[in-house]
Parts: sequence; structure tokens; C-alpha cells
Amino acid sequence: MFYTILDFPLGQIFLAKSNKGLSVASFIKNKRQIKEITDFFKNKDIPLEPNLKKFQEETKLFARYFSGKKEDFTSLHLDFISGTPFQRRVWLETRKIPYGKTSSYKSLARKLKNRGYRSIGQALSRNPLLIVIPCHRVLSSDGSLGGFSAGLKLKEFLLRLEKNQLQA
DNA sequence: TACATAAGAATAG
DNA sequence: CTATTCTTATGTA
Repeated sequence: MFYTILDFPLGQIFLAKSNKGLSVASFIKNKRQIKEITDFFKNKDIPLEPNLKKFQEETKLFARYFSGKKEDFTSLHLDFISGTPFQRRVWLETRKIPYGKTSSYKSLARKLKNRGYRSIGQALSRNPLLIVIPCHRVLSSDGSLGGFSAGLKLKEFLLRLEKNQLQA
């Protein structure tokens, strides 16, 4: 498993990938989070190796995304290292939300499990692939932001980024 | 409209 | 089993 750390306007992103695809794209706001993530791999007995070169494609896409250009990350292959079948279904469904559009926990729940709104939220809170899986495009049914474990500021930032794209 | 509370699905400990 | 979660629906004022 290879990893690198990417700078972006609000902080840094920890990226990890196997030879099969991207596994982690996690927002980090302090050193402690880096340790949490590396410990996670240690517990799973997965060796981590820093390697920036392995992320040429990803860094390019992220740079384009943060510069305000439309970027869906749909070309990236993913390799889930964690997550139950249910969570993966939620993540894949979330990934279908197009750039600049938003959905709600309710409508996702309708597709997967009729009244599992909260389980949807819980599954998204465990989203290992921030931005790649656009969990920030999922809002409460009344249009308010709802919650966001990585920080509402980040959610707002991402939404505004995509909104500006629509106006341009 | 605003606020408290219940309901409901899945997961982690 | 209990607590927790990026929710929603309902009741009450």
C-alpha cells in the first residue's frame, strides 16, 4: 500500500492506494489524524510506503478539482479496504451524484432501504474517500447542510467550489 | 416557525 | 445489549 499527503486550500489530504486502486482520501487537520490513519493500516497488518510518484493521476485530478474545474474522479479505480456491503452500496450510490448537484439522505434511503436515513448518514460518515465519493453533495431533505464529520467548513467549501463552477 | 421527541437501519464496542 | 450516527416525521405551542 502506497501513500502520500496532498496539500489543499483548507489543509491536507492523506491518500493511500493499493495496486488495485485508491483506498483512502482522508481530510487531516492535525498530526494526530495522520497517526490514526497509519495505525489503522498497522492494525490491519498492511505495510505503508510513501511514494509520491504513484499518485501522479490523483494529484492531477485533485489539483484540477481545487482550481474550480469540473472533475468527477469517475476515472479513478477504487479499492475499498474497509466497509460493509451496505456501506459500499451507499458509497457507490453517492458517487453517482453528478458534479454540482446535491441529493438527500432520504432519496438515497429510498433507493437502498426505505427508512434507513440514519444508517445512510452513518455509512457516509465512514466514507474513506473524501471528495472522490462526494458525500458533501448529500444534504438534509430540507436543503440544509446536515452534519459532516470532517467539518462543516469543508463541506461548505466543497459545495461553494462546485456552485461557482455552475455559474461560470 | 421552532423546538422536543420518537422512529428506524446499520455498525462498533 | 447499548450507544452512536453527515436523518426524518410527528406532535405541540
